[in-house]
Amino acid sequence: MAGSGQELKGHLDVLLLATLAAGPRHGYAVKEALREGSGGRFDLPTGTIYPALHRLEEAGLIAGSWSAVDGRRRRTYRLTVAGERRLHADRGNWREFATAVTALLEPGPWPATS
Amino acid sequence: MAGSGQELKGHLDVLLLATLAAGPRHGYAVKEALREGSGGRFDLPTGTIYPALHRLEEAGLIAGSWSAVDGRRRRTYRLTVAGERRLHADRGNWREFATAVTALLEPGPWPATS
DNA sequence: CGCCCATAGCTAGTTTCACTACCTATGGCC
DNA sequence: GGCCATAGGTAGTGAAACTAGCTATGGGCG
Repeated sequence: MAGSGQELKGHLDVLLLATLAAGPRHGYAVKEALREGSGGRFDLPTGTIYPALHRLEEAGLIAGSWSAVDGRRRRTYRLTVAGERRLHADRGNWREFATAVTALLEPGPWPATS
Repeated sequence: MAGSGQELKGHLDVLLLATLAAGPRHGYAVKEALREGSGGRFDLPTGTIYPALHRLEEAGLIAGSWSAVDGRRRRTYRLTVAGERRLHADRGNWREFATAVTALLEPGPWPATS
């Protein structure tokens, strides 16, 4: 569902980095991996994927290089060392975040109402 | 830590609704409940909390009413029926989302690299 | 008394970021 | 030729959380 909407906000970068952790991919392959790996839940438009990859590249977390396959230009990205560090940190951060939100969503843990 | 940053993006509303599920609270109490309930992880500025509550009220998910305590004006919010429905739906959605992200972050699940 | 802090509410303006909606191009299929 | 899948891209929009301020009360402290 395209409705995956903006809930990804702030968490897209980790997912992209994680996609590349298994080995270099070109942008379109990243998009497909994300879609298949999530059972169709994260079927993001290219207008989301490409700008995000550009951001990550500019931040030095991934590195892209052009290649040509059958007259098709491809930009293949790989994780940099900084990207690996970031991925590691972000994984931990996600676990903390998810644990906190999940705990808060369970009915009852709130301090007294008044 | 203020570093809770923008990772909340898109998930703040559920947390606010969940805070009110335990009973009516005024805005500042919501902020405090969120902070304490998360072990300090979600210590959000009032400039985040109040506009969010206004949004939720405008959306009909919560209802606010003024009262005065010791010359202090307080706006107390409670969940509406629509708000309860939304909270229920959003809880399910969060679980799905969190499961998907967590699965993707584990090394290995990706389809073949090439 | 003057000052700051905690409580309680609010707003204006900025920034970030995913989105919609487009565009270019190749190769295969009908 | 027309269309789809693959592969890359940009411009502009909009939502939402942020920064940085504001008003106000009451209590504690020097």
